[in-house]
Amino acid sequence: MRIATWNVNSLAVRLPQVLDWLNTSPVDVLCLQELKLSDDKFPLAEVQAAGYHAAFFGQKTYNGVALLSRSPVHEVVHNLPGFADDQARVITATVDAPLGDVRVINGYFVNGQAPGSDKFAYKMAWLDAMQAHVRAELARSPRLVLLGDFNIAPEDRDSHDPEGLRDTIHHTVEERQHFQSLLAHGLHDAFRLFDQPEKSFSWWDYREFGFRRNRGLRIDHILVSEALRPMVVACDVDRAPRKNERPSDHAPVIATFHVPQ
DNA sequence: ATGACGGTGTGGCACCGA
Repeated sequence: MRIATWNVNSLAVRLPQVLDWLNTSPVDVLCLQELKLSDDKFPLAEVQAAGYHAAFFGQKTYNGVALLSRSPVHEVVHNLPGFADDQARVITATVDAPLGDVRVINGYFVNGQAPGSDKFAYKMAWLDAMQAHVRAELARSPRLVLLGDFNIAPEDRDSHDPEGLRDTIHHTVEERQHFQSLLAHGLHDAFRLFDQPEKSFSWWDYREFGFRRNRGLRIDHILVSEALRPMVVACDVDRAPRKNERPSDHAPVIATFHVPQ
């Protein structure tokens, strides 16, 4: 079984690439971020024709998340309970996975712009609410995956320039402490369960040939709960879609689970 | 260097992302 996350930076623009990718990489669950479209514009017919169920939570222009699944999706929750937010950033749902029900939290974490800004304060408050959400979900659903665009580079090795970018957005101590707090709930960074090449990233700046020069960040993550950890057999970034004409600035990240007999 | 690049909106550019 495979679960993937991909920030598509406009599903209206990227839908053909998403459908192509699902053809060549038929994952069981695909979580999308930055749809940038309202729910009435969600391409449900195309997604269903590709063989997927879908839960989606969008808005015009910004944000928006969706969960595509080969098997039915239920118990869908929008955004973070108790945290009033006019931005569509989280969708939580249960999927009937081949290895049993799995609770999936798909998040488009706040960018935060710059430390000290209003947007950074919003990022911190949002992260507090996400911590509470994860705690509550984990208490009810031990088999849990938290994935998406975290907008946090957890460690220096997750940045192309950790010295030059020290204490800038994605690299601050506060953001990294939040990432560690998520791990402290008993979640594991699936990517780091395995040996990985140095300078492995999931996002590259559109400008200045960022991808060609591998000037990127690893900010898209798949965290798995303790109960699921023994089943994870691989986690990789698929850089191929970043080579498309008119690509998203993010590449998909895929976690592969072994289903016990 | 507040710029590059790319997406969106109702625009002739500004705002936002990361």
